[in-house]
Amino acid sequence: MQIQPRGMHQVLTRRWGNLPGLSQGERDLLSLADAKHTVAYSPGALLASAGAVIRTPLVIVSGWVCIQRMLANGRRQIVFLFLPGDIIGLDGGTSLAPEAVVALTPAGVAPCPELNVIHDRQPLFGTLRQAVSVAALEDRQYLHDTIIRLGRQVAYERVAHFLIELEHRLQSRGMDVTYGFALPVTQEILADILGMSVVHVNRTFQQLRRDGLIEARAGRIRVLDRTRLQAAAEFRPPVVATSPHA
Amino acid sequence: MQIQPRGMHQVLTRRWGNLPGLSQGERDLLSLADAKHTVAYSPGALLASAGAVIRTPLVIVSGWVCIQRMLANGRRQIVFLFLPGDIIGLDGGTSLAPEAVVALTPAGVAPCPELNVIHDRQPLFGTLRQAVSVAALEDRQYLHDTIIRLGRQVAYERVAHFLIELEHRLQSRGMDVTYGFALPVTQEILADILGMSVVHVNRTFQQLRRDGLIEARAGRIRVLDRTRLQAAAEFRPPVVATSPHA
DNA sequence: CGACTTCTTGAACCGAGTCAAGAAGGGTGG
DNA sequence: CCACCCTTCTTGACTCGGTTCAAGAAGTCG
Repeated sequence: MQIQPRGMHQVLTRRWGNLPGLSQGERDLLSLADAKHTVAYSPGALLASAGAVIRTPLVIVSGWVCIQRMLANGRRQIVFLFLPGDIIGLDGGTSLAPEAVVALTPAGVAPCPELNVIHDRQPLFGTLRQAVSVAALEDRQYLHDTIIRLGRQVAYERVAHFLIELEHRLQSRGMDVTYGFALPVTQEILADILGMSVVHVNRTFQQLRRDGLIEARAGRIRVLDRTRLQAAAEFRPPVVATSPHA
Repeated sequence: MQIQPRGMHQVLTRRWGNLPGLSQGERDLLSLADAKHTVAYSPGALLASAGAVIRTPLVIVSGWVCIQRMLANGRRQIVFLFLPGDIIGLDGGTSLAPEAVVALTPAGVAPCPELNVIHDRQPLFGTLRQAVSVAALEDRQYLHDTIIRLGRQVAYERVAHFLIELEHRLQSRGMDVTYGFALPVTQEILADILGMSVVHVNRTFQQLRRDGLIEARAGRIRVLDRTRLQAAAEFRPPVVATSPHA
């Protein structure tokens, strides 16, 4: 773990900088958070061990981070995936029970106490607070999607669903995905996300490739036939309607 | 749907009435909420359709209610289960995207605007507010547990895990489970909770019975060998450590 | 250029799904 | 109170999606 004194990532500004109705103070807060020092983790590094409490929201600046749980026999399930621009511990003071937060790739993470919504004397309000609440709801929606995937979809649908969701999430963080996007993890990690064996992940990806739905090589994915991929996935992007009084 | 003018359920008082540090005002609020009129739903009834927004928290007074999602081919996955004493829409103004809220058994539900935590001018504070936040975190923890179950556990473990979790949840709502507890749903519903086929749910329950882990008859479950059941389940009760500044 | 990790492929196996049909409940009306 | 119907449960036989095991190929890094 090593601290890097740079503030060039801009993930929060890229995510929320263009929100309509953002005040100057809120814009400043985003810049402030984006300028925070970043802690670097290497793949496999523990950001928070099982049972730890996350008191300060952590902004993912780069890389993939996850919440994972180990079972007997060395089985592992990745419960939630954090991508650059995502925030760990939005709900403030969350205990993680038996789950650990682990870096899946080299990752940069910036602690941002300012983003704590549940905090008693709340520094967040207005448009930005609403955005953070929506982000938390979206995250919960992705948990639901994961349950659908694991509970009622077969391997082919599962992978399709995951890829579509991934593309959607990256895009909503301001990333250009028209020429594909990076999939910077091993098939073993994908297996632990998708609840399948490594071998079958491999075979399913090949099937999707042979069917002409995607192009996959060198850690990158490109969607070739979005219509059919979306049909196989039955993916519906999370629609978070905001409460009128929020 | 029919409104019943009775306030004898006391689910909230039973759940939180004994919280240490509860003020008289908070105790009054609980009684007030418990005295609310209850809306009765029959099995299969829709409490909120897919895409609807839940603006007012709904307290489950009796029966089982769930968040479910339908897929093509008539497949269904139950994403979350609400038991008596649980509250729907704690996060305030949640859109449900493609999921619907449905009654699984005859159910009584009471709308309680007072319990809205995220609401802008917050009526909730202090001990009770903290309790509601913890409840929301616990609910999220159950989502995580569901992901573990569906992603990395085989049928036998899945059923064991579900039963232990259920017993734990009922107990934490002040229900006496020493002589077993009710399982008021069909095996088809269990299948949609557990992500398996009806036939296999049936066979797995029988296996658990033959192994002497549980006793199951007439819609009731009794845990006979908690040690072995817990071992099979790898269940760990949600430990929600509260943030010190909350 | 090794040495290690990751990917790929084949073959055998098995957990769980599907299909089908009969048994057991549970409610309703005669 | 019984007969009937419909839902739910149970069981057997077959099928299949996915895992496991194993070994070779392709990357990747020092």
